[in-house]
Amino acid sequence: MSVTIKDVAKKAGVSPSTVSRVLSNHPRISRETSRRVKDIMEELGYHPNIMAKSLVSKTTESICVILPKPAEELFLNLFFMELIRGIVAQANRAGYDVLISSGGNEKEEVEAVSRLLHGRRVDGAILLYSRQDDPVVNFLKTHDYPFVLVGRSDSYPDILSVDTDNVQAAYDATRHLIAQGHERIGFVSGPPNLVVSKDRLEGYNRALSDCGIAMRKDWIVEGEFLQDSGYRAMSFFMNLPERPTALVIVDDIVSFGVLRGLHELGYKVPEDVSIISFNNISLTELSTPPLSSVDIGIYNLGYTASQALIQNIRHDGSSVLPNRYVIPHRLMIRESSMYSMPRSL
Amino acid sequence: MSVTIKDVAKKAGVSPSTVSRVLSNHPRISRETSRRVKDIMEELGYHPNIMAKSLVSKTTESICVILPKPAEELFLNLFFMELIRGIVAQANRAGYDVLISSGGNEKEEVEAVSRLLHGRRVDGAILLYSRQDDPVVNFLKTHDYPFVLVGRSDSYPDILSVDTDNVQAAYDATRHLIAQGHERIGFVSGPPNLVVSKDRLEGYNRALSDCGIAMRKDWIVEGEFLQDSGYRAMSFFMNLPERPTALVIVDDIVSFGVLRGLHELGYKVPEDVSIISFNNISLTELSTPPLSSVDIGIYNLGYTASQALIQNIRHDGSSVLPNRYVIPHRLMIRESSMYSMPRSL
DNA sequence: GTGAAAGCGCTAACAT
DNA sequence: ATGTTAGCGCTTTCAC
Repeated sequence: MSVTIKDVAKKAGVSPSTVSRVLSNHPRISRETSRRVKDIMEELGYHPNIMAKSLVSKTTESICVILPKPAEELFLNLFFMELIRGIVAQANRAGYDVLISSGGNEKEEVEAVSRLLHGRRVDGAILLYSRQDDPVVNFLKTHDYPFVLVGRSDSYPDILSVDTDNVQAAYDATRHLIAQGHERIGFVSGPPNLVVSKDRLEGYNRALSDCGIAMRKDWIVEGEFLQDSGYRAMSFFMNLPERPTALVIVDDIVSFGVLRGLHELGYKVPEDVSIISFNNISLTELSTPPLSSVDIGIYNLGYTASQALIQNIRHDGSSVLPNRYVIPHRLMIRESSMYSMPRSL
Repeated sequence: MSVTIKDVAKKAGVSPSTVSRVLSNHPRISRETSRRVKDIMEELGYHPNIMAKSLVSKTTESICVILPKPAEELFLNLFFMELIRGIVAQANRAGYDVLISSGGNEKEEVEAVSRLLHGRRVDGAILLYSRQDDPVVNFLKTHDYPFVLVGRSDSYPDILSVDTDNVQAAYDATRHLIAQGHERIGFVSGPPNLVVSKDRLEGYNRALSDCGIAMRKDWIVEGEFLQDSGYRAMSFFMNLPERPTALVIVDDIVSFGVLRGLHELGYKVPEDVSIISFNNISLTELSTPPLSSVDIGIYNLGYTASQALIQNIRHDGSSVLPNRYVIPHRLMIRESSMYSMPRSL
């Protein structure tokens, strides 16, 4: 079979415990034996059995990330992949492995998480979404397993989470449009039950209010994270007797629909309508015209989530760790909002 | 600590081995004890320790997928996520966990794979790319670990792999354009060192040749998997004294660049130039006009890779398993190629 | 600074 | 049909 700690010990003329100590860089081991043992390891092609180690040490040095059920929405795929990259990069750096799991439905998800955590295959979990009353979260909380939420959930305000300040992000985006001279600004939102839609809408409202611009209900339309939503929103907006001259749009993909709708209706971006949206997926720079977007640092979100989780796993409880991380966002201004409204308005 | 097999055994008044047998549905266990033991498990909240099990059974029921170093190219993110979904879905169905790993460079990649396989943390690996002389492949081959390649590599013809028949796919795409009446068909290729570029170019050539259309070197341009490539290709093509009326494009993202270039130069798609590309990423239907594309079944590619790998891991060697899986592709004809050339040409 | 021994939680002969 | 026993490969007291 494969070479074990005993083989190395025998060949090196030391005891298995010594080899083990060399492995973990135990302080009280002589430079010389350490050197010799390491050479033998190399020579024999020894590799520690991770399972055996983890059986006794009761730690797996792995975390899992739970993918929500099939994300139909395209942007989610880009979003998740970017997130996963960040998670994996940081985890690997910290010596942790990342296990991906997904369930067809909530029940399966809980089963998977339960098997993984209870079965001591992973030390903690990262959740990539926030639902209202999530059985997975409940499970994790009940059993006091370390976990982190990417996103924000009103149901669980005290949970370890990393998130974007969506209120502020929307505020900034709206202020940008106002700074360009716009006063008639509409908002194309996502599903109203999603925290992210709510937050962004709030930021939009605050910006208007701070600038003394009245909010107009008919300039706010709800939809989904699909381009079709944006497309339909345009036939609605552009049929209004009073039309907005600028739009804040909840997501880049929706913007693509908006762009298409506007194009078909014969309006020019940014001259007739300026737009800015969120997430800054790589396609934004490729569209015609390139789309202004709020970069929310997705990779960073994942990286930080992983870091926070691992920190919590390793934490001995002697100090108190933060339980909310806010990843900074940044406006990426491109052509779609680079147009100053004529003063005459 | 947490409840073990012994606790269950004691409470149920049986031996640990009996409990173990219940766990694995051993045939020679009485209906009655099985029932009782299972109840006790439930009652005590018992969960098998996966590490302990895997230490003795010498099987981890996990596989790992190796992400190539940072994929700058956007489409790769979509591609990988879709692939991963397929892999995870099938693996979970088969009772396997999926571990994601990535390395900053080739050396790190080998180290990661080596740690995972030698350390007995996973039973096999999925590689998502094919390089010319890949140290990871060499490692895996040398040590005879089960692994599967998504893609094709000329350097390793005998390796377990799942792939698209890119020659045929390009052949079909080209024939489609020919069927629309085109005879002046150009090809926008990707990096010439990539197998996929080579294969698609070959399919294109074969289709032309089968239809008695002469291949024209100046209508073939190489680039990268970036929209910019497509964009630049257009200024080239459209300055030619004789211009193609249709284009086969190596990837959807490149097509977006082509679309943009054509638009800026004042050409209409599909009337002036018809185009079709590959991969059918979800954005193809959203572009203006919607893009014809060859769907290569990315999810299926992942699903099959996972299936093939697990089959190989479990395989006892008594029969011979296939070592190459070809995932069927399918033309998705949309507006960008829905234009029949006037007879008068 | 190093060794001996016990045991992590489980499975798998070998008994009976 | 079930119990007994012996490890899987490693870490970790406790000695010296």
